[in-house]
Amino acid sequence: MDQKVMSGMEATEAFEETASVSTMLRKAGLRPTRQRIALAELLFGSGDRHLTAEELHEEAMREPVAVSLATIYNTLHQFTAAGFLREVIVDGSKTYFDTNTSNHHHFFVEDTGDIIDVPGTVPALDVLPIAPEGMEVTRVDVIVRVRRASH
Amino acid sequence: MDQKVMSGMEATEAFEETASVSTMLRKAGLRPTRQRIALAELLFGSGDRHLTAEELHEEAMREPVAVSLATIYNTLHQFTAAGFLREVIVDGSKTYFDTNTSNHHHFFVEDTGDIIDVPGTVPALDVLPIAPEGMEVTRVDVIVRVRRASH
DNA sequence: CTGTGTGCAAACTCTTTGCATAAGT
DNA sequence: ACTTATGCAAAGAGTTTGCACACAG
Repeated sequence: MDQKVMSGMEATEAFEETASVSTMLRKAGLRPTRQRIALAELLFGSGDRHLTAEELHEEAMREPVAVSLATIYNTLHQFTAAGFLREVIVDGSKTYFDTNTSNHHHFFVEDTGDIIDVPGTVPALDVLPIAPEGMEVTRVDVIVRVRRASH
Repeated sequence: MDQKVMSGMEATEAFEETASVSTMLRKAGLRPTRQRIALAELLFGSGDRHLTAEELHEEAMREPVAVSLATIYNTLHQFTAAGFLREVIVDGSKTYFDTNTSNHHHFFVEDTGDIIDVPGTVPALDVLPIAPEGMEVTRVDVIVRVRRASH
């Protein structure tokens, strides 16, 4: 986005996008600060995304409104608590955040570290065994690890 | 296990256990060192286990043959490469190793960090979608996150 | 103004690595 | 002897934290 004042249609669109993001943040009890608005636009501005904190940080640094890594982490966790994001654990080292919070599962490409949504709803959930006595299921994560076919 | 010399039946059992562990290690191309034998006995001496490096290290420190943390990590990875262990990723921070390498899935108790095997073979695998073009599935991990029932 | 949010740097956890010493065959 | 394994301490990656300053309402 341009740092200069925009005119006409563009300005209106940008205003409306920012306005809706602000509303979303307020509903979650989060002050719509410059940083949070910028991050929300990066995260939710285009389709489903799977990002690490570092990746989001790199994107944010290219924006007019720079955001520190500490704020990236704060924001990712606040957005997760607010239900805007879902944490995906596929790799022992880094944590991925998924902008698609609906019930779905993941391909994890081992060579590249990419995460891809498994399309459609997986019926596996219904088939799974009941939790141990006195326990309730909070979530089921299915990770399909894939690699480039060898032949 | 006692540090003193054992007699009769016990000594024979211990010898045989060590002997079979040594054989197992040799077959995997690993020299049966004191440390690897001690760790193998801790890991495989009693039923299915789910351990982190730290947990195994604590157990190993109580043994007559102490093992450094670096060796714990080396050994866990070598055992995994040899097919004696399977890595389980349920938590972003630490890595668990499972002595049950057969095709099964896991409950993860969020409150305590415990891992429990899901009994039986889960049919979810057959239902899962095909990998993206040019990709082949290496493994499917299913983690059923549970917590103490709230009511 | 008042309280929440942000940024920096330091701290922390888990894991890996380099290299000298020890142990297995 | 010859080679591989071990242990230590240092380094590394990712993430969290404490506190002064900045900003939103």
